[in-house]
Amino acid sequence: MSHMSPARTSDDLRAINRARLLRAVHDHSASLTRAQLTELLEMARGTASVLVAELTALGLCAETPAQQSGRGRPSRVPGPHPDGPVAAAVHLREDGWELAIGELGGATTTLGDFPHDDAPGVVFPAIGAELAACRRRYGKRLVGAAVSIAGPVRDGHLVYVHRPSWERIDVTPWLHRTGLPVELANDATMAAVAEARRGRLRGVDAALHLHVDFGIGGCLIHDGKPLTGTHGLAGEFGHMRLTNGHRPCECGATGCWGQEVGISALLRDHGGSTDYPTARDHAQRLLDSAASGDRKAIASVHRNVAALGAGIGSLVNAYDPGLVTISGIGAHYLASAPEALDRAYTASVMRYPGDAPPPLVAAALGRRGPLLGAVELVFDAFLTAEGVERYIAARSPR
Amino acid sequence: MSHMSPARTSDDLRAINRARLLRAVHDHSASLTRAQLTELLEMARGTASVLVAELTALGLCAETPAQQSGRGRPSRVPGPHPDGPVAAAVHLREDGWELAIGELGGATTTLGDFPHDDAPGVVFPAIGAELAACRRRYGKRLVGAAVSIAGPVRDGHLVYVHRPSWERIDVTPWLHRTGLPVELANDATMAAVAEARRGRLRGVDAALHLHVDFGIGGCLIHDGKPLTGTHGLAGEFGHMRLTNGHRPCECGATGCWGQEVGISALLRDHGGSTDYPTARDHAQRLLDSAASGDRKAIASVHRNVAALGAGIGSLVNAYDPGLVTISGIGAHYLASAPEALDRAYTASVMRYPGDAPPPLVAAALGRRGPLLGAVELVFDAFLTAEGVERYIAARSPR
DNA sequence: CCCACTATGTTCTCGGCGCGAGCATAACTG
DNA sequence: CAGTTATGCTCGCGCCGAGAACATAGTGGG
Repeated sequence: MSHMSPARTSDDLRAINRARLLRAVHDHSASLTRAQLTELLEMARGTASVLVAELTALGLCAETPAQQSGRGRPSRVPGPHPDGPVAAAVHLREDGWELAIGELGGATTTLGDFPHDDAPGVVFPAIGAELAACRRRYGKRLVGAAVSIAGPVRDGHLVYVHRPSWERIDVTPWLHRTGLPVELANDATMAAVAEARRGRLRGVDAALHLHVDFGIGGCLIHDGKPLTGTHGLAGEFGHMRLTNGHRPCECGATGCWGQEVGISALLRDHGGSTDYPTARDHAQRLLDSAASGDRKAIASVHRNVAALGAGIGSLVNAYDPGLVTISGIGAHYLASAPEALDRAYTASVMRYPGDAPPPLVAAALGRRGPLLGAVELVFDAFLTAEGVERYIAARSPR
Repeated sequence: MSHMSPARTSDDLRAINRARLLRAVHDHSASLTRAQLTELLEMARGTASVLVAELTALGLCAETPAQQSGRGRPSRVPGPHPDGPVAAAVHLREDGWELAIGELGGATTTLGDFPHDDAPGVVFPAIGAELAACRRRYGKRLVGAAVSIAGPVRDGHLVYVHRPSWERIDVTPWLHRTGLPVELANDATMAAVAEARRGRLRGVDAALHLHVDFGIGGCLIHDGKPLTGTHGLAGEFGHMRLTNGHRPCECGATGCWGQEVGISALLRDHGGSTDYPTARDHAQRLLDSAASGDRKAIASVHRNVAALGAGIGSLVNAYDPGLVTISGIGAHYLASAPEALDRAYTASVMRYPGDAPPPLVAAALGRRGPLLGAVELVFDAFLTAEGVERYIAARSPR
């Protein structure tokens, strides 16, 4: 069903090539010279010349001299314009939320880090207010905003909160007043996007990213884009029954993988307190104990690692990813117990004759992933023929 | 990473619109009038006029009078040209293989149904020879071929055969001589594609198709296209550990879902023979017994159904599909034991407040799916700007 | 120190494309 | 049978990218 192919008229051609150029600048972190871009995009030099001149005049990009040049006329590097388009990104964590601004090429600047108390009725209005302030500060330069949230988000605006009890909250009223398109998405999804664009999953056509924290979330990447499902709820791998578990889960099912892997499972297994605010510290101490040889801690960690590896094997069978990245406490396991993880993984993955299963590696961006992915999500919507056209139309007085 | 966007030069524009037009004709089963196509593709009437005239002259499509017309000048319906492009499709089943020819719009004609004895060294040369005959018969009209196989296929040409023992066979030598691009893929993947284009999954942006036969295979559909993974091995949902199984599987892992669901599991549970050639008949008798009230048969079927439903719940949590289609014996379960299936399904799917899980429905195309999907796969490669250009270039003497 | 070399940027002409207005056409309608 | 209506066809127009010719700015060998 691809009759909605991007090009139709000769006008569209210009819009498409504008967007292609900006997209290439962004994807290569504003490091390519104009000559390299011309070759990459298979354009005539004249076309690139006109396009860059136009985009510069419109304030969408700016050229700076290339650092090093060889023989020949020195080329220049198109990059972000000082008054060019920017994206607002928020990462809502359990203890606070960070607001940052990203520009063309992916450079981000943190504008603030605000603590919060867990109440959605307070947090989301605060985020909305801060985004509105951004909007006033940056004006039409601000092309959109995205918020990374540790939890399921439906259709980009309905947040499921399970504390104190499961509830679905529509955040539109608080965020719509910003006058901006604000997209909400799961933090694991965002982290996967960041990893696909600027991390270890770059250039991998089919990949799996897993984030292990209190439970497990993740995202499938296909051609650099996240698979979000019909409502953006995809990636709840922690709510699959992958490891013969029998424990009831707060989602209503039993035996969920997330009950066997992650910080909550680790603390429960070890017998420590799983109280929310301090659980992460307890887990860290447990990991430290294991590192210094505590038998009981080691056993708990290994059970967690085994459940992680076994589940990944099933997921690999289902998706055939070229690479699997892991973040959160899972990245720690990858460093501290690689053999145990690999043993459980290879035992549960299909053994095709003559093939090795895809490697498991630590995510490159770690804690920054959800924020950087949010920036990418905003730019994804902007760096299209329509998005760039709209930006130009909104800024030119007629 | 979308700098490889389809449109670059004004020449490309014509190629793209040609492909868009043919794609629309194909996707709507050659039922739209030229006026409807013009509106659908948002073209100027003049543009459509020129394009259709050109494509007709080149032998890519032919117009026939519309059956019914209202007021106004009667429009005509562009459809397959009597000497237009065709696709060869093969469905390799356990007892035989079918060869068919598909034309623009999706109409297929069976050319032959050949029995075979399970030996890859005999079957694939025979398929290759028959495809070569097709090539001679249709000449350059034949734009490609695809073969649906009940089993994993790596990179479109390596077939995994697990009888008598696991082995990887490269079929390229047998199929390359046809002088055609021949794509091999898993039958469940092909069936999912057919379902997405001409069945129940049409227009569903994220969907899951499951085929329950001896075991379980399936495919995720995203925007009408199958998710094949890095090597085309995705969809082996039957080799996930989804239902707390402990049985060793021939894949090397234990507890695979496919050991609990499907014909093999059903017969094993009931105590009947699972011998290969006659197992399907045994299963059918077992289902008949259950339908006529046999307690023991009913119990076996219900255990199978429960394992099916439970696994689907996990998969739905992971992908957030808008709809799930089921074929094979699973479609039978859907008709004969809908409550049991739904009970197991809803017990294992995440219960989000206020949302209903996606419906489970029987696939529309049934046994024809793998063949029709193969036709679609060939046309997918053909109905692009490049594919159509290549076809035109190959047929025009200069 | 200078000038040939080289890679890149700029300019301009040319062929091609889709748009859209105006006209032609072929049914239906009363 | 003439008015109505939806569609097909023709052609001039504006715009786009290709590509050639020319301009330019550093490099590096002599």
